Amino acid sequence: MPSQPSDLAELTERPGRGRVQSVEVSISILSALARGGGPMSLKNISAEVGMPPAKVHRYLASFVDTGMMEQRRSGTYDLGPLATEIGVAAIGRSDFVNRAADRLEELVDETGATAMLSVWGNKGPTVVRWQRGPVDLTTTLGLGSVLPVLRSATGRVFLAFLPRRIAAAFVDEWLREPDAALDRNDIADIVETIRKERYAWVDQMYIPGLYAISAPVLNWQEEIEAAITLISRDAKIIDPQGPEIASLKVMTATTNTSGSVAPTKGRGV
Amino acid sequence: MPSQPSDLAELTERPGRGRVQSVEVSISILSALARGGGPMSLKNISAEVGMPPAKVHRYLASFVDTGMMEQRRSGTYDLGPLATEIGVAAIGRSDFVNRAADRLEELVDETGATAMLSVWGNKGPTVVRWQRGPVDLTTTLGLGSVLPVLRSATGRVFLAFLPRRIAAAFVDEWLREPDAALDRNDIADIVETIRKERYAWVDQMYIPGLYAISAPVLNWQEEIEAAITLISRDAKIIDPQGPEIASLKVMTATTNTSGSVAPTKGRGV
DNA sequence: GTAATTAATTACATAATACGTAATTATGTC
DNA sequence: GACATAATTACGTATTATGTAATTAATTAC
Repeated sequence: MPSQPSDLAELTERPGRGRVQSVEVSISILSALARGGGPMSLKNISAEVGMPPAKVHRYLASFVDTGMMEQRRSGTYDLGPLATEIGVAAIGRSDFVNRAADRLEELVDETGATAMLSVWGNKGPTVVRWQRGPVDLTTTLGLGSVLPVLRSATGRVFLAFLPRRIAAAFVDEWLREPDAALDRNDIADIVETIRKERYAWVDQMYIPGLYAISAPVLNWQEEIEAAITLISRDAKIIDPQGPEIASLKVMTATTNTSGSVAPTKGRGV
Repeated sequence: MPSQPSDLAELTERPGRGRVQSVEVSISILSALARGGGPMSLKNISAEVGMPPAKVHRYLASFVDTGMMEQRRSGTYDLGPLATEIGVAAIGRSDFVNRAADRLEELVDETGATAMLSVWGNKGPTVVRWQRGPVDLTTTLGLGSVLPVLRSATGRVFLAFLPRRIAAAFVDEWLREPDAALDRNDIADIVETIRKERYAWVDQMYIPGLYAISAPVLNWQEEIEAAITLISRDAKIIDPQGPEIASLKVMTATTNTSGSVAPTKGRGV
């Protein structure tokens, strides 16, 4: 196999120790076919990946055996049923909203407040799940509602944890309003506090008579994925020492979804 | 490598000539992870496929390098972004999905509702196509969402038309929940009605404020291949006499499947 | 805190397998 | 029916995947 140099010195240093070369080869072939956008001939694929047809053929034959690819009557190759199956599994797992939503019920049970889950839509924080508490809150809020970035607890959480570039645009817009109740320094303070405390609260600011606390669901890179918010008529939920804030923080901290990791040494990281 | 016997006679006869063994090994590992329904530990995977951990580890390391898998902080492995990419490509090439997807547009035009196409993944009905209607619904649903089996119209359609063995598992799980709103008889009634009427509907049950109707796409053997679902804020879509249900039923009844092609000898078949 | 246990990762020598080259077979064209 | 092109198979050699076992990291018990 003509590949890496074979000096004994370099042998131990060369990248890919403890790997399976054939896997990397096979994945590059598979990717080429996936990127191709349709059935491809052996010749095509082999040109695409820069490997001799005879080599590629052996891989393709194996892929066909496993169901990962299939061969058409014309002799061309395409992705097979197994690829679809794995794909469905993969996209199903990226659906963290469903997972987070399940936990909303627990929160409602624990606190008695109404809970909601929001993600960042293109107009701002958007409510995607709504879990009624025992005390009915008649509000105009509901699924699909877009919350204000500065005047709602949810919005402030996104403000604090979203990439600065995105957050800045909303702050600028706010500051342009004539009756802005906050200036740039106020906002910087608020953001800093939220980053430190890991939650935001709001006091009848957005909707009179309602109190809200909100905490971010962060991924392993400290990027915000969503926010979970508790709403109540009862001012006690904004008590920093209260059980509601504790429950909320525990929940969001344990709802992180993926958490992938770079190369490894030892177990995990 | 302890494997096939090495008699010269059998050597030419043994299966897998002209194949790449590592590919078949790697695919069985990948499949195990996909079937697993979530992140798995090395030990788990190795037990599942019946290979020593050290061997499996080398494959996993390669998969992680390629992006086909990722490793979490906990050290467990899961499907990665490349798996999603390839899977989405595969789904997009399925003739069946494409044919159905084309018709999704017609449905949206006819009814004004939002339409979606779901297939059965290993965790339940999984959304693979999403066709927005004129009225924008901001929901949590989207590509990859896994829908609840009992609380969504889509889920109920699968429940009614999936093989009993598979459906039963989901029903049992549901009944184990303490606050299950339905008992076994209710469910039996629902299933029977859906089988007879050939569609299911749901009334703000899964997502407050949203109404949904769903019908199965069956193949020639009366097995369910997919479900097409209409969603709207407007309650009129669940009217049994309404045009929406009629359109949906006509569409699913006329969306059929086809097949592919078997092993090869020589070029193509 | 430290020891004991379990899981993940790496090392190493050996034999099996993937490789390149080249022959062969199938398909399409005139 | 002959020619050209593409796909598939054959074969010997050297690389690489493998099993065994050591090592490192995390978890649990004490």
